[in-house]
Amino acid sequence: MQKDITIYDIAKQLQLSPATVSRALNDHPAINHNTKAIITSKALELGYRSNMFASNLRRQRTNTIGVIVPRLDSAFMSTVLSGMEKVANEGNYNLIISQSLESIRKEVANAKTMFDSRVDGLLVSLASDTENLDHFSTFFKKGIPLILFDRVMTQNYCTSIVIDNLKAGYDATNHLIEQGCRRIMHVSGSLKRNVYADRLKGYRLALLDHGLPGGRELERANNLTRQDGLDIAEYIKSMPNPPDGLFIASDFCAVTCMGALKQSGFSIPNDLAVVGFNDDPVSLVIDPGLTTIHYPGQEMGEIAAQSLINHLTGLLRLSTTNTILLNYELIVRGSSQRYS
Amino acid sequence: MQKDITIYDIAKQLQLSPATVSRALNDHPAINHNTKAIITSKALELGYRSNMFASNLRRQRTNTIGVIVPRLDSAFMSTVLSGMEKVANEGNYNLIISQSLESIRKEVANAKTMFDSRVDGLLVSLASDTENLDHFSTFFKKGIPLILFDRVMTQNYCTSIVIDNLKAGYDATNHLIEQGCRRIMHVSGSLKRNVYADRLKGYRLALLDHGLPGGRELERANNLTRQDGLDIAEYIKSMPNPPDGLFIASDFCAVTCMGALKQSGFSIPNDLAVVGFNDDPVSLVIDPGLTTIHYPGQEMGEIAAQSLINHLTGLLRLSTTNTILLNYELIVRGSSQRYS
DNA sequence: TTGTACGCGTTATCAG
DNA sequence: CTGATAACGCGTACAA
Repeated sequence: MQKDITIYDIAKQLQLSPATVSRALNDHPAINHNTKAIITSKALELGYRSNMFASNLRRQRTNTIGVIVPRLDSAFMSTVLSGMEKVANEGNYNLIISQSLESIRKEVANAKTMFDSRVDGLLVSLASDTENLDHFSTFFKKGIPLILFDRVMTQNYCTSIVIDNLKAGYDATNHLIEQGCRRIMHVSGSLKRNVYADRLKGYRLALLDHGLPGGRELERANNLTRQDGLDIAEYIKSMPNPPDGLFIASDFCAVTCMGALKQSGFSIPNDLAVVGFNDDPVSLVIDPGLTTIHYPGQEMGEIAAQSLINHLTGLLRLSTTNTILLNYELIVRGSSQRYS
Repeated sequence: MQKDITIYDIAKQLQLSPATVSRALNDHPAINHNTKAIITSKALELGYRSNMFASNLRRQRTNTIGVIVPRLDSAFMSTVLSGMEKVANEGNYNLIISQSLESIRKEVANAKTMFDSRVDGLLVSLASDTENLDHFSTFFKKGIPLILFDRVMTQNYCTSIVIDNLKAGYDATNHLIEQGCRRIMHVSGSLKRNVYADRLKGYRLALLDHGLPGGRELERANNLTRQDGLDIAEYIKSMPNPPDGLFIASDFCAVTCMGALKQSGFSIPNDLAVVGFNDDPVSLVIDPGLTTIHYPGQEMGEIAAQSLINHLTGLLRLSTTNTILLNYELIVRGSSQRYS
């Protein structure tokens, strides 16, 4: 546990001033090439590493980005995080990651921690019961940029990165209609969240456009867990007039529901055509493969992080009302393909 | 973008010295209850937040834990991280997370970043091609604790948290034998990693104990990806004398392999009984359900983080040669159950 | 129980 | 191009 090397040590050994050393190490233009070379080599020799705290304290910024996600243990989120980590790492930023566990209470606490950690910026995907962005007001006040991704809130303070969930919901439903479905059910999650609310809207709109029946009997909202998938299967089996199309806002839930229905003798896609959402790896595991909406988690993470970094470095000053819309793609697989 | 409140501001307003304020805020015993109350309430009123950098700079520690994992986008890893985040958060530590993407090169870079970020401790699961721990020697030298989890390396410098992969591999194989399999194939990952090498050893041992045939034809090592699962299915179909039992060291790979074999007319478990590893959610999606080894990711993360924190706070000084062994569980599902 | 004064390692300013 | 010096905000030895 020996002492750290500082710029003073280097300065002393080289008979230079600490200031010069500091500048050289930061590649300051106004430093002689020679001395710069001498200093960097000496630094290497002594195993010098810059003290981020001193530097942060002095510069009043941290090169750290805070991330708050609903859950870490989700296939989609982990691809998003993977993308963020990649970009952050390349941009010489650290990531502080925390999860709200779908609870506003924890989200508030996380926000506070992030604030106290003095992150340079924040990337957030909202918990399912978050109603407003008040807990981020401290950030807004201090001009710390906040970018929302995936589960966003249409508000005028911050940039959002999303897909067009309404259109995607429409497309998913429309696809079922094209496959001949006439009675289509939709299962969504917390309607406080844009992702689910919009998909539902898209679903309704598609039905409307084609003069198909909808209504409460055909709409369910739950937490999209495994158990919810099983429950939906039970519900469908109990319906006097069961649907011939099913659009579930999450693959994992869709897949378990499908499994249960298959076991009960439903033929998929003939009795019931199914479409999920997310292109979770499981959609390829089930037989037949699950038709789904693919949207690029990795890319969403990369773009979110990159936008934030660009903003921080002043490369690209995002208007605070900006929304970045990513493309999605309907991936048709066996669970919905009646005519090939 | 107004200026931050410091202890000086509080001190001035209260006609006290900054030292007293600092002590009060840190709950120092030698401070009058009254003044303490006055100070904390004033701090709250002014919206004071401690400056971690100044504090870290002063105290020479960061309350930050570094985590390096092979991949963020893995079901298992994300449960582990979830556990770590929970404990770290409760213990007032921040997590800096990065991924090696299974590459030693990136792992080395990550280690350096962590070192420069002056993390108080490190939690690491090794990349698939890591050969030694030399890139962590800087940590050892400075006495910064390093805990390895899941993919560990038996070395005398640091604590490891694992399950008994050999025994688990043995149990998995033994289960297949009990179900009447006589020709059992095993698919593993990088044999540089304990997790795969040990499972393979367990497999071999079980065969040996029961006088069953093994050998190169029945052992495959790959990256356990989706594609690898499909390849294995092809391989099995091409075998003149195909196996009647299959033990794959990762669920996701097992599940895709199973799917492909089913499509080719294999009856599971009758023609071929299958066992996976990890209890990934997908193991419940496939039909029949995949028999697997469950091991507690969340718990592993919690224990890793807690051990590190205990060590840091001096609550529990782990011997550096310690190994913590977690329990695992064989979960029997339809993919291997021939007799019920 | 409280105050004084210094140093943690950098970087920015100003001067040369 | 380089040097001296003053912060950044906090914690703590020492003094009172």
